[in-house]
Amino acid sequence: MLIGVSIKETKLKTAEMVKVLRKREKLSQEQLAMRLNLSRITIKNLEAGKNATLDTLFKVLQYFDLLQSFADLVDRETGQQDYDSIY
Amino acid sequence: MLIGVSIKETKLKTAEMVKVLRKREKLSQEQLAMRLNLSRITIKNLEAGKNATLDTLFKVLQYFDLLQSFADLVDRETGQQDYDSIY
DNA sequence: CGATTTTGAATATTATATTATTCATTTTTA
DNA sequence: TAAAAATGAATAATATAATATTCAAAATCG
Repeated sequence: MLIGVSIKETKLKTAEMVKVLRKREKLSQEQLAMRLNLSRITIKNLEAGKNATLDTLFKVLQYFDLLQSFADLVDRETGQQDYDSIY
Repeated sequence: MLIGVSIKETKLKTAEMVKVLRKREKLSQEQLAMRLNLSRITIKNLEAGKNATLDTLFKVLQYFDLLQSFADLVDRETGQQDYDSIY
């Protein structure tokens, strides 16, 4: 028997990912926020695992080249799969 | 040269996916909303490509057994990869 | 076809995500 | 180690996501 990840866990994982990817590119919360037209507080809350909007999540995914991966995951379910995506 | 998907496109893809998966299980918007402790309006807006919250998205992903896939995508970036996930 | 169910849409209200500002603490770096 | 930069956290204000209600149109079904 295998239990999947919870919503809270997923938010914390997402939070950790943002922090890791941001530090990997040596950006401060302020710098990342500016590039995404968000406030530093929004980035800080996202990295703290707080709830957020799809716009905020997708801006981050797009910046770190993960938006296409998410879109692929979505497409796989609807039968769109155009497969040859590089991202 | 390859341009990735846009944020608006991703929201529309997500919207379409929710509608497809919901109909696949022969659920009305109302029934799905009740199972996720959301209002029908929230489901309707999500299926219309409107902005939403992570909680709403994750509830839907969890219901359709896609939350673990998203978590895996996230883990891959942070170096957590415990790989053997079934979902 | 007629009846029922489902869906889209509008309004108004509530809950909360986003923001600006400020300050204390921590981390970085010179 | 001292100075500077970055972060966490609190408050208050604004924007907007979520909700309840209602109604018309569309889809589904007997």
